[in-house]
Amino acid sequence: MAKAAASRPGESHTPTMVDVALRAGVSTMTVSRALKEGSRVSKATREKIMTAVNDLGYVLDQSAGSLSSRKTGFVAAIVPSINNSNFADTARGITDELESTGLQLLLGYTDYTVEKEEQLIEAMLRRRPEGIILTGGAHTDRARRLLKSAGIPVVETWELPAKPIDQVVGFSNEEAMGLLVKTLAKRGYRKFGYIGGTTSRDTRGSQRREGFVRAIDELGLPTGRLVSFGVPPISIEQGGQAVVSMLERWPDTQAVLCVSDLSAFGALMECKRRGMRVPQDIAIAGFGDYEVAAFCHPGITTVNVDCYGIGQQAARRLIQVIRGDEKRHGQEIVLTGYRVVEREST
Amino acid sequence: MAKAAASRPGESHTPTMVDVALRAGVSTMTVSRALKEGSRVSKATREKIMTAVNDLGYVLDQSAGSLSSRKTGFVAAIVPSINNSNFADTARGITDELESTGLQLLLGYTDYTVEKEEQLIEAMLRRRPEGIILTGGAHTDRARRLLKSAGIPVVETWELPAKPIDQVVGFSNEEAMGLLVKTLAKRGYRKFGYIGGTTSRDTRGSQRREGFVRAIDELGLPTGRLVSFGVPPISIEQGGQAVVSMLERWPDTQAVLCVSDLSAFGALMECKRRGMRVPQDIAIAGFGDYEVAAFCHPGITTVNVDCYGIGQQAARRLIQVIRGDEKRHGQEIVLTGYRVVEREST
DNA sequence: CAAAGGCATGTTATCGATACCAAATCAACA
DNA sequence: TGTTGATTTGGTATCGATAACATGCCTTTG
Repeated sequence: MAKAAASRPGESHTPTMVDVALRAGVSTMTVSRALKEGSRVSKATREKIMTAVNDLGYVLDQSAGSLSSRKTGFVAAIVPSINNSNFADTARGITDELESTGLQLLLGYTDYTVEKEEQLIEAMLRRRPEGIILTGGAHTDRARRLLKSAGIPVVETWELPAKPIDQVVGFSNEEAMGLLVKTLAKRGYRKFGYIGGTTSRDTRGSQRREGFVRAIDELGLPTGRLVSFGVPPISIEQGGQAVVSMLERWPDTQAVLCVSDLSAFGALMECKRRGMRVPQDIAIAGFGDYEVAAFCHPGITTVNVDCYGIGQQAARRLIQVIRGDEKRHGQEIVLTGYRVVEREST
Repeated sequence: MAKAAASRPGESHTPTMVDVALRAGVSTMTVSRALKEGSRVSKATREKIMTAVNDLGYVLDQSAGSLSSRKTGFVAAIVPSINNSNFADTARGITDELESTGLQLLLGYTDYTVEKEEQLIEAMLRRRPEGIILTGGAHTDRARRLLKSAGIPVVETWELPAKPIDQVVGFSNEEAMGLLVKTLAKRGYRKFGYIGGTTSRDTRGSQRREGFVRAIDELGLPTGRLVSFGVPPISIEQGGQAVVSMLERWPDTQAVLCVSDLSAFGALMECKRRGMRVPQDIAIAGFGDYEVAAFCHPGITTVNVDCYGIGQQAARRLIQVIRGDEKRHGQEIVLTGYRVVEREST
């Protein structure tokens, strides 16, 4: 039977598949098939349908489609911040990897709090994503429960959680920072300082600090030079303020390691502003290998992390699990690489 | 009648509203009301329902809900790149503004091409967003047609399109760059050079260049010092290479204006690397007021744009139009401010 | 030439929620 | 105590598409 909408051609409304079907003289099922690639529809019919689609300006309604096919075509990803270029790179890696699959990304950011993460997870699960990518391994209990009962693959990234939920794509922030310390110690530096944020909101930041402390301990170097400044993620400006505070308390510090390149850059610029020579008077290193670290003068020694690759691999892993639906793959931990990049600042 | 799913309690499946209704001993309609704030359900009933919801770990299925309510709760936003901190700020402005309304953001990026924009627009329209925010005023014809027939409010941002589709929240890139030229000219600079990308993909970049050329003309200053380097958006590194090329061709250039702060930063660092004094030997200015411009040494003179505010206001405008559904507001153009920020690099 | 099989297309029954209207319950008051 | 009006709850149809199955046509082959 003709739908009311179709029988009132004068009325302007968003066309549905029924309108297309009527116009092309076929059934909605045939239209549905014609619009989904990989299904067999005769060339002539397909052309008729495409003409109708163009004439009407019809656009498929995926909300309706996913209700009956039980596949939404969504993948959710939650990052601490999209203003941080590291996570923006990860988001881009995810999107690029998803592009060819027809999956669409639902992106949200937590501002580094697990409470907001929980809210986001719930909001996104309402959209029935086919998989979800998280940053880090710290989540509220309720968030864990929601994820468990959602029955979809979960990938935690950017860390190696002690108690992973499902899949993991990341690296040890502790070890990475430790490697940086050791690399610089080998170069002769002995009095190391560390600059980071004030709270543990940023779990990756905390892990880096732990890695720093542990490495210093292991090497038997002077300990205790830790400056906490600002709520994570700390900014360029706060990096500058922190290094001032560091030099006031421990004027003989030889090398300052920062939780991120942004704070390292701030520290570097502040030192230059004060007429200090870097690295002769003080060496500075960061973490993350932001573009700015490579091209500022002097270039900043840092730890390069494959941000884009983390996103790519997380998405890839997710797709594998989604595709291989039945024989649900077991948990897997993908280690992504990191490497110390030595530049002129040390 | 009891659904099959509900009658097989042993089977693990994602619970639906029917499951909740059965467990709470009410109808699905009442469950639906209890989960939607602002509807009247007695306290006792609501508690029973909430208990059932928690016991089952039920999460509302919004795809199903939006099909019947004809409201998806989505807003789409398309930006050139999420790795660019200016657009990331805009995205954050949008998200923050949407948060209290319960609308969710569908974010996509075009990599600065209208073709990818067209694809994205179509992909997003399939999700039936209630409104859409675009960057710039350059779109393919098909994209314009799709947007028109979608019948949803559209906000174009970051520019003042000659032929707006609907709403606009932006500023004149041409005028903004012109203001920068005039400000520096007043300070005595006369030989200006301009650094930008090679193609017109980045329409805002093109407009800035035009603004530069026009201002130079109007002031009767030496013209022609234009260096195009790299595919937009040009990077820090390319800014450095471009300034080298500029100085080779026009060694007496006094002030170099760059399409963005990133290229300006690259130019600045390259000059310092070559032992030039900034601004004594050469002045450098950028556009966008990125964080790096404020805190590098010397600080970079630039044009501050209210990126976050653009996002906020675009979202706000969209919400107004969506809310005031019937009496569809007319087209409106919201001008966002910009201002020249003078720092030590000029 | 009839049977078998492949391909194109149609029919019907959902997917999970909400809109709309009807019914039931409750409180208040004459 | 019966009536009125407000509030809470339920029944049913429907949103727009697709899965699953059914049908019909055409080609192939013994």
